Amino acid sequence: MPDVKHFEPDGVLGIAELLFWRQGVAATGIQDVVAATGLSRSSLYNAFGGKEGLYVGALHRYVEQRSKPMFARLAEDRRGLPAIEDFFHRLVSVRCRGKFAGWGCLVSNAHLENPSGEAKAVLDSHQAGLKAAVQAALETAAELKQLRPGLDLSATAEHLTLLAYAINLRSRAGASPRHLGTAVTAALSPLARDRPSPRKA
Amino acid sequence: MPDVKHFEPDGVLGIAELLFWRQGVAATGIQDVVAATGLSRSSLYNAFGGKEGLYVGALHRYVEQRSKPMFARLAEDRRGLPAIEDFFHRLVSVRCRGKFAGWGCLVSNAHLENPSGEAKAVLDSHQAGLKAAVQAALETAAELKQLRPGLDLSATAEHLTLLAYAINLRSRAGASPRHLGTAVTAALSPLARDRPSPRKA
DNA sequence: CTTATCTTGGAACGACTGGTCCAAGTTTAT
DNA sequence: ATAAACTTGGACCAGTCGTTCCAAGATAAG
Repeated sequence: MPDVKHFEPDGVLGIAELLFWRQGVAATGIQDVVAATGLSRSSLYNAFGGKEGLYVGALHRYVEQRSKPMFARLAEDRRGLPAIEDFFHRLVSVRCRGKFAGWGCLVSNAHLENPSGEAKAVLDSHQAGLKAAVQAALETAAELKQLRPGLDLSATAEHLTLLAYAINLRSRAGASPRHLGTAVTAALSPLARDRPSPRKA
Repeated sequence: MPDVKHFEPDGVLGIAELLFWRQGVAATGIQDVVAATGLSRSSLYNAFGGKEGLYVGALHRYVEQRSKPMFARLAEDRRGLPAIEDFFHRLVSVRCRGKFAGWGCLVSNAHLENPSGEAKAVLDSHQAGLKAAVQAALETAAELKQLRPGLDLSATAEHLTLLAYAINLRSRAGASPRHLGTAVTAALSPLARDRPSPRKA
């Protein structure tokens, strides 16, 4: 008997996601979402409960559709160190070039938005997911004898996870992909087994 | 002939700095500053021009009084790698313990506040100042033969600067000082010259 | 003390905030 | 066609935003 929703909730979340991502939550009003989606306030409040629900929904969507695929790709890439390098250079590229350049990462950005309990849980799970993926790749690299002996893989994964967050952060201030890329190289190359000599100046 | 100001501008900036730092700019209203300082709107607008002026003033104050002393201490510490370790562990401690625990860093936080041109300039100068200090300490470490040969000091300084920003960011989500500390160790220990064997598990 | 100049408190501004509400419209099952 | 269940548009709410303005107060030079 009931009427049925006249829109796709996920599509609306996708639009809200872009707004929150680019402008931040505090700077994005419900009115912005109304204008961008063409829906009315009623429909939004009926479907998502309010701004917080909209934000948490967008956050989940971001993690599921944008972060997790990257994590999975990294965790399943069996090449070891090159997989990690690829991950980071892809990350730098997304953050500094193309449509999303200078937007940072919605989850990293959330750290500054005085997140509620529910949102904070997403942050922690995002961090845990990234760390697990990095650690998996490091363990592959260790099996391939690419790493210096004696490395604490868990701590190193923590370290590289932080590096990713920093890239997200600094990209919002317009950091150049070149600088970020050299920093990534500086972070990764000391992890590798000693080679004859790094021909760099 | 003129009347004279009835308050210390720097003291007011100090109070505004704490508000912006803890709650973020967007979440802090002029009303909050009025309440915290006991001044009236007129005095604030007369002295600082508006919210943006207040924020930029607070940002400058933060850099001068909080960041730069840390940078100088690091740059002038002639111990090399231990100086860098000290800097990071002190940073983790400030971010995770005591009055400012969970506040992050006002400048790091600014990355998410859609900073104006003037504010953005402060961010870049902050980054440059930190990188210069880290690089100076690395050069000292190199002179003391503490570093692996072939290290790109500039790129490594860039890398460690990013690590500091990430610590600031994650501390706002309540990251534990233990995790951050082990990440710091994981970042620094591969930079050191090879020792017999790292007795760690 | 007068006077010119600046500061200060506090009221007021319009614009906008997130959120609520209800009548009207739409859909589905009977 | 009827009726129940739900969605939708749009007006509306009180509250807050950053900002402006002006009369009253404070100050220092003459």
